[in-house]
Amino acid sequence: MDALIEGFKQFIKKRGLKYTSEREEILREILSTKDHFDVDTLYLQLKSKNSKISKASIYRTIPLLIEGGYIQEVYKKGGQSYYEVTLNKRPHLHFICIKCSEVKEAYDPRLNELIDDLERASNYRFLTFHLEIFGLCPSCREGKVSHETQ
Amino acid sequence: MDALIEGFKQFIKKRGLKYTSEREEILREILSTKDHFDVDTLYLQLKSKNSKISKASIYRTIPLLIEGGYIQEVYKKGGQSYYEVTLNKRPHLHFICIKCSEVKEAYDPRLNELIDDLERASNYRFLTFHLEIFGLCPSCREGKVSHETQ
DNA sequence: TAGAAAGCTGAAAATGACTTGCAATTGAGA
DNA sequence: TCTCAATTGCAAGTCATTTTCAGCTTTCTA
Repeated sequence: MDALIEGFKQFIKKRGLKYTSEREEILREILSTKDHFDVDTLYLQLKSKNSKISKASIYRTIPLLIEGGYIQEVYKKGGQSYYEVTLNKRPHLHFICIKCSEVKEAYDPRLNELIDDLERASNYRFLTFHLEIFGLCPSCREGKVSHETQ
Repeated sequence: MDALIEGFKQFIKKRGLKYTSEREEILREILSTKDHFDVDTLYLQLKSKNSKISKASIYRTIPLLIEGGYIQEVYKKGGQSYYEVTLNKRPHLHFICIKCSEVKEAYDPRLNELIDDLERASNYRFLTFHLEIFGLCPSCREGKVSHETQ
């Protein structure tokens, strides 16, 4: 993990930015988080460790971490963004129930292949992606009608 | 298109809701829109046609149109949702440049196959999905470094 | 290694998309 | 036509995120 932190330091410096304790602290906290996180949760986590870091700083650091490839936004729920650490794995897809808001993750290797192919075939640099599927979960799906005409 | 409107009317009635001129007007305006749209644009479009429809009504109608399968949210940019008409085609993917905010569409049949497979293999009812890829477009990609350690 | 310039930070105010409360209006069944 | 619940527009409210700003670090230079 320290190599990662060191890499982040280099990344920050290369961009002509200052390497501050806040930025490092935020990254460390994120790296210690196993699951998805949102800004609020991260803020409270830091606060509970007596950190004085403000939400503003978290909001300001997140784009850097994304551009550096350390984290990715994985989905949005209720107008709020959720992130996770980018490890070796490519991110997965998220199913979100529009009724009960349940979020369920899934992996499918074909998605990763597809994304990789698309990147290779393009002149773009892919940093992160999300596949969000909205619909009704098994327990919410009854009583639904669609608009099949005729 | 009238069959669609008629279908929408049935859809609304089946749900015990009232079929109002506002709801129809909103759907008609959306159907006449070729491209992606957001609430603000739609509102201004309606306004320019001397419609008195408020933004609140648009915001209240959109979830209905989504549940009915008439439109889908296709991506978010700058905290704003963008929608488009659901025709026969399954939606495509969107590439969004994190620097210049350019949005580019792409189609890949493999994505549709994948989504269809996932739906068949699950107990979920898929209503809409988005695949958003964030990164750097060709003209913005220079000067970038990643954090490959060693 | 002091001093300064440029970046950062926290706190608070601002923003902006979206939602909600409310009084007036309208659709739809009786 | 009557009646009542659903709907509408407007204005006020929410809430995540962004910005402002004054004070504080980091880093560069002499």
